[in-house]
Amino acid sequence: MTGWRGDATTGDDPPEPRATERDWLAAYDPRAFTPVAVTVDVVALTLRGGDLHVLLVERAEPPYQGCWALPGGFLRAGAEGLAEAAVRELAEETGLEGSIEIDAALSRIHLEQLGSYGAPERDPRMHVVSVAYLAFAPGLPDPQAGTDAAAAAWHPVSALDLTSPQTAGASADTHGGGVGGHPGIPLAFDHARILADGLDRARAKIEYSPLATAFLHHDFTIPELRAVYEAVWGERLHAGNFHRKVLSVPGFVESTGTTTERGGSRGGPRARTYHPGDARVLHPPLLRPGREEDVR
Amino acid sequence: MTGWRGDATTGDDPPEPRATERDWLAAYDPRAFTPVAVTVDVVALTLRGGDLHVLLVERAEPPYQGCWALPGGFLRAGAEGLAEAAVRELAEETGLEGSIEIDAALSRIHLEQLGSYGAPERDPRMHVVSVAYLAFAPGLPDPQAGTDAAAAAWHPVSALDLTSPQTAGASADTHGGGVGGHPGIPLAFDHARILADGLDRARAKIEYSPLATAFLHHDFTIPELRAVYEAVWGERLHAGNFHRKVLSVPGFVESTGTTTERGGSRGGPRARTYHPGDARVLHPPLLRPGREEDVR
DNA sequence: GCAATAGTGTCTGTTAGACATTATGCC
DNA sequence: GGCATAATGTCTAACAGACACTATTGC
Repeated sequence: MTGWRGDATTGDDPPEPRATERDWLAAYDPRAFTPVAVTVDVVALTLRGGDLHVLLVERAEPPYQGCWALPGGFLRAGAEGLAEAAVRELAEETGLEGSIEIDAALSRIHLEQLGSYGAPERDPRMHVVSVAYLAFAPGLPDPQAGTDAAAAAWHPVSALDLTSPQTAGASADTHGGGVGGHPGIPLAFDHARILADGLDRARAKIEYSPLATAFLHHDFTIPELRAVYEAVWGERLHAGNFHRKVLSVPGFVESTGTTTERGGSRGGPRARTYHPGDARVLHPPLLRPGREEDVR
Repeated sequence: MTGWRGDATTGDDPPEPRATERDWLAAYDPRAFTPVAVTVDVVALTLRGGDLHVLLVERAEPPYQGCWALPGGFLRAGAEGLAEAAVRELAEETGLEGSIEIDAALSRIHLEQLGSYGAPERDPRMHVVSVAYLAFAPGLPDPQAGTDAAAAAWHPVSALDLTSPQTAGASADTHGGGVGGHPGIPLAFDHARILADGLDRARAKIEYSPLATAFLHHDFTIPELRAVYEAVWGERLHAGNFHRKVLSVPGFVESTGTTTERGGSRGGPRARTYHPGDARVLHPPLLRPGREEDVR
């Protein structure tokens, strides 16, 4: 089972300069020398009931049978790019394709590349390089029964209790040993680390980009936007200062001129509605509070 | 030549749920179904004579014969991780391995993952997914003759005249068509975009991290550190304010208690020397000037 | 009415950046 | 001496965050 490990590349190197080695290798039939698989995994985050959730699928077969894992699958070689594969896997494994309003929700999804994970031993079957993507989605329903989603569900990230952000949040190029075994739900492969990296990215990203609006539907209120920040950052924010700060950032939100139909569930005036502006970055940014202690 | 394109994955899907498809596929011999190659390319940046340089190698064979390209090569399947491969390729293709002081310089190199590029048509030979790494290196000598470096050289990035940062600086998941054909030196494959992404990352990274010190040797002066920022950002900085700002960031630099042997080449007092502190992030950050115009 | 919330006003400590100043060393 | 530079000091406008306040709605 180890015979496939790098024989063609580590065996008999030609005496030519190595700068042309890749060309030399490329002249060969790809099947003969590159036993590496490429998968695409997605960290899909959404807000459900005020809490941050991540989409997981339960593995039905070994390895890691019975473990939950990030949705993903093999790249279709020659037929799709990385981002395409991520969108396809997300739609397939959520079972959230087809209906009109769900397509509308999917079309609002923000997708960005998170990083690649390629330690040789991260998959016991073979050397698998996984390209991870991070997705922000507005509130999506549960994966529908009868499709791939039979073994898929949204999980609140607070219940997952991942390894501490200090260690798990390291850059993607230093993923050595620890496959995540944490108290709550054990994740397959190194998906605990990928998820932790995704959460770190999300928490940092909404500081400098307007992507928090990707968690909301087209029209939203400032308190709803504040709820996104509070859910992602996991801490309460000052309502008044947040409101003024958001409106002071040019291009972050744009007023629709209308208000909500009703006030809050526990009273209060009706909030004005906004939709995302045309800013791609936030100037000035919305910085997380309580970070003045030096992170070393 | 197109027969390898995704036959096994797009052909006859079994009727089982797709959630187990990857397991089903994994039971096969990897060589039989995954004609995808994984390469690792490195955007290696260094400072030479006050200007930012990038390491490029000249391709001796098609495709893109005669073009310059980022150093890189195929991942040795089963034998190394992604970061390992990046270090190996960098050492091999620079020809900068062996000597004591060069090893010391290489050991100070900062390496981080930049992103992955996997459009099906980015390599005319086959579907190649490239994992790009970004490296910050202190001043390195020219690649030595007689090694792989015969066709390798440092190029000032100012002479490359890449496509505008607005378009090229988009996230790594939106690399559709344009392989970079720009006035100066044409780069192979989509390496112009990778390089542009790397430069954007570098310019943003030194705002919030102390990695600018990775361009310098162990002991450096504040004016030398300012020269790094000026070279990477491409604009002059106010010497006095920069000095005070750097010293006000806890853990950024640490005084050595000594000064340089001589003053500047054009006079002035001898500068105090510092070495990198233990901070991993800069609080507060050193923000680029002149960015208050909203970038949309 | 009561409580909770939306939205605005005010104040204060901190900071970024422009500018000035002094000391030092090369030519 | 002339000049460029290292390093520090001073001033001001802007900003973040704490706090207070009013208006509006659900119960």
